[in-house]
Amino acid sequence: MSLKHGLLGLLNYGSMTGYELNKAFKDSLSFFWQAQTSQVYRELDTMEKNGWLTSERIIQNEKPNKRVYSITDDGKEELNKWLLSPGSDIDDAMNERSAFLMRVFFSGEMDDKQALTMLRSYREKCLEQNVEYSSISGSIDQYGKLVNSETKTKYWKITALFGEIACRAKLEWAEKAIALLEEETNEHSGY
Amino acid sequence: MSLKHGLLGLLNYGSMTGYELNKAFKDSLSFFWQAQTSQVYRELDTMEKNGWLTSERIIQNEKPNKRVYSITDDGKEELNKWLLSPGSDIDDAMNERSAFLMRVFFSGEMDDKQALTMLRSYREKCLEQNVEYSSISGSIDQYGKLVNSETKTKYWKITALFGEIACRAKLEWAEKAIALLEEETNEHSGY
DNA sequence: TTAATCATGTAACACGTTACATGATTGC
DNA sequence: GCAATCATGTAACGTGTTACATGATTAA
Repeated sequence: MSLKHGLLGLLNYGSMTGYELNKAFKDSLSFFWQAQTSQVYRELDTMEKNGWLTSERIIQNEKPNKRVYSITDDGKEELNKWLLSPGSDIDDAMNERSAFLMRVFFSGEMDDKQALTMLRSYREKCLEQNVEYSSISGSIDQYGKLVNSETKTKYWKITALFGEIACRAKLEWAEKAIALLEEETNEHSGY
Repeated sequence: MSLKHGLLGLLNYGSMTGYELNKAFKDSLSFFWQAQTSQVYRELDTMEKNGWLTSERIIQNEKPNKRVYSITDDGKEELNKWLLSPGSDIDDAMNERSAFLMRVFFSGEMDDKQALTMLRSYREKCLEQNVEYSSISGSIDQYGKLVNSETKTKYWKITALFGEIACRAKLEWAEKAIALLEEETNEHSGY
């Protein structure tokens, strides 16, 4: 249940509204964990019931009301407990879960052209994402100034590095897969 | 909903019992999609209700009864429809979801030694998995003889190649991350 | 005789997704 | 005046996980 711990981790940097939390999540953790807004609010609810955080409703005239969430001591304890028990999700980290690869696996049922088209648009996506990653290191430094901690940015950059390397690997695979299929289709169509 | 389509894809190779399907799934698709046995049976149930497959109960004296599942024409149609609409999960393929990276992200809250230990055991897992991948190509050929189709094995090998490349990338990242942390801890402890 | 493999599931719960609902403020 | 952003959620459904239950056969 890492969404809860991600939210705890962010609230540990400072109190926020659900809306701000959701934004912070998208700006930082969404590179390796995606969550719907509605899910964030629901999780906050159950976390409050667990006593991991408290919320204070702030009535605003002329503006929509908001609810500011703060981590409690119990929440901090839970966060630490989680951080100190890494065993379980190292195995987890070895598991892929990809509907896309499932498709590739069964692509022998359709013709190679179709598969090639699919792999080419996959490659395009990889290229786009590669570009995005090139600007991340800078924006981490910016965020780091706010939090004022090099220890934190160090780890943030390590996670970003993962994204970068994984992205390059995907691209490499796409190129090779496309090459393999092009080779065959050329032979068979007599180019 | 790719589990359903994965099961359809396997049943399209031939009729099987739930037990055999579950095994086939583990032997082939589990490299990029994991499913619990209980979930497989549940999905088979709803798929039968959808009319994508039929099942025949085979009463056996002296052995537990079994239930053989066969894909229907509606099921084949559904499988094709799915194969021909790749758009949706190319985006999906760009998304990681990793509790492990979430941990790394927040590792600035604990000390570097702890994080190093975690990354080192991650590296070990990568090395182990790397070894596994080296034997896959051979076992795909074996399976391929049963299905008697080079077109199929071609795509199976392409998915296996993904696993291999992704695994190497993970290893590369682990090495770099460890190097980054070792560098710092050495400086600070005065080696 | 004990563990592994064959063979099937149910129930409860946790987590994720989609669709929908409401209404104010700010910038173009 | 219209789109974007602020700000909060509910309801229904779909998918994934965990724990449990049952009982036979085969190989060490």
